[in-house]
Amino acid sequence: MTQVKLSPISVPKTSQVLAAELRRQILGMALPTGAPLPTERDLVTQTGLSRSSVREALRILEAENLVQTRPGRFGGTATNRPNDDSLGRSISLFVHGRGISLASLLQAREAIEPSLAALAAQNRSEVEMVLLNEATQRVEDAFDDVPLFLRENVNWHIAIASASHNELLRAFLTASSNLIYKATAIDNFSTEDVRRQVIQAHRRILEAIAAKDADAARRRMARHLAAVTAAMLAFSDAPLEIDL
Amino acid sequence: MTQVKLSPISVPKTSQVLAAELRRQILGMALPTGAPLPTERDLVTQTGLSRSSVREALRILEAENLVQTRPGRFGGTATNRPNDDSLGRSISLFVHGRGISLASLLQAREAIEPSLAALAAQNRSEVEMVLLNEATQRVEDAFDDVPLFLRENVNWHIAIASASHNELLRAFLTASSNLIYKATAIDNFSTEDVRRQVIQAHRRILEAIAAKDADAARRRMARHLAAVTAAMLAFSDAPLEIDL
DNA sequence: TAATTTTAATGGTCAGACAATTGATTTGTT
DNA sequence: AACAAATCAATTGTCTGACCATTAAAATTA
Repeated sequence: MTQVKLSPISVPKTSQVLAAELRRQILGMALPTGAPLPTERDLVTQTGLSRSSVREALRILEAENLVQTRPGRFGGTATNRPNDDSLGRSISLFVHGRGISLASLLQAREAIEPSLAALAAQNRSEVEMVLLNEATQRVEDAFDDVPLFLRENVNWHIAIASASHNELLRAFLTASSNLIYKATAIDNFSTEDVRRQVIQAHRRILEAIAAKDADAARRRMARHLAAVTAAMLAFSDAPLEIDL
Repeated sequence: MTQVKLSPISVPKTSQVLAAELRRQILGMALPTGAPLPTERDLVTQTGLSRSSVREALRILEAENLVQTRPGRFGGTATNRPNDDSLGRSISLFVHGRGISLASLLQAREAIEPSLAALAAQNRSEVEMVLLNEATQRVEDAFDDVPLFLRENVNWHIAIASASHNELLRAFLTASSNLIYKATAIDNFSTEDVRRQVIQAHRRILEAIAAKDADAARRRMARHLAAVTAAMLAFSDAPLEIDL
């Protein structure tokens, strides 16, 4: 008699099974954004599960930003493409949940953004060049309004990332920048002198991107970030604020 | 009579409100991993909500990897720290949901990992140096077993990332590497010649890290990745496989 | 035609019941 | 006393059915 052998059996919850199946279908057939899913009651009849289980499955998919639900007649659940924000939320949870330091965030930005500047110099389109110039101008216009200056500065970095034509890196950078912004918006480390230097660095980086000089863009971005990082770390050593 | 003015009022769902409150408490007081939450029925009595709402809130937090739930007596819900895997899942959803190309993934890795190698050279401890040597050896030992070689190769990259002492960048790279692995594990682009070059590159990178030569580590990693990336792109141009 | 009311379909919430699971506790057996 | 088996209690998992809230189309009215 041969022995029956079994590996440990995990018993997933019905909500997880249903969520997995719906997730597979949503991602698998790459449904266009907004494509409707069956109504909750239809899912109940189709699957033979209870409405509670169906709803818990939908809450999971909603937390993953794969669907969006609206009440009311002609409401219902529709597919949803993950975007920078949804990934940003997960990154924020990771950062706060693990107590990642501001220093680490700044390090991450220094690792990623020079390459983004180089890619932007390579891949930028003409309209993106216009957008970059506008973003640069908005930062300069906000010189005397420090909070606005800081916000526009974040937008400037995101504009660079967008011009890189790499959605994943852009999402990484957007999340990092937003977290750095939230952590430093309170401390006004941004003196008039720092702001002047920031503006000049932005201009020189944009020149390199305009000239499609990837190496120069990378180099100048790296130097810019090193300077800003040093200024920030000198100023603030507090743990990250929590804000969701 | 002055007019009453109102901005648009959004009516969040009770499950979302409860999830947000619990999330705030979990992250805010930085509860240690495994700290128990009240039982579902306790939450019902404490909040005055129905059990369905409580459970939907818990499913949201579970999807965010902030809690873990176990059935049975002395089971219940306990806090959970997000880890590389939970962030990796979100990144995977983002990549598949947006149809990010293998080329973009490789680009992201090329952007991130040279900096990780440089940081590893700076920050590595002695025990991490041992681990890195072991990881390198395991890759070499798997020379004749291509699937194992590819898996051990991923582990090697993750070991580098771990030695960098930057959890966020490590999570980014781990996710990217795993996705690249899954996308290329099918296509056996890895000829004997490629594998030989990989091993040699690994050795030279490890030398730089051992010598704490950050610049050399960065440079060699960049060249290594450029070579591997070119080999992969020459071979495969298919869209990413879906696998959750 | 325009404003208003009605209506029906849908998600949101609740209450209550029972099943399944799990690990401690108790009981039984040697 | 030691080990095995049965029991128990607390907890999550699932189901059922009801009713509420929301929404936009459809019908009605001015």
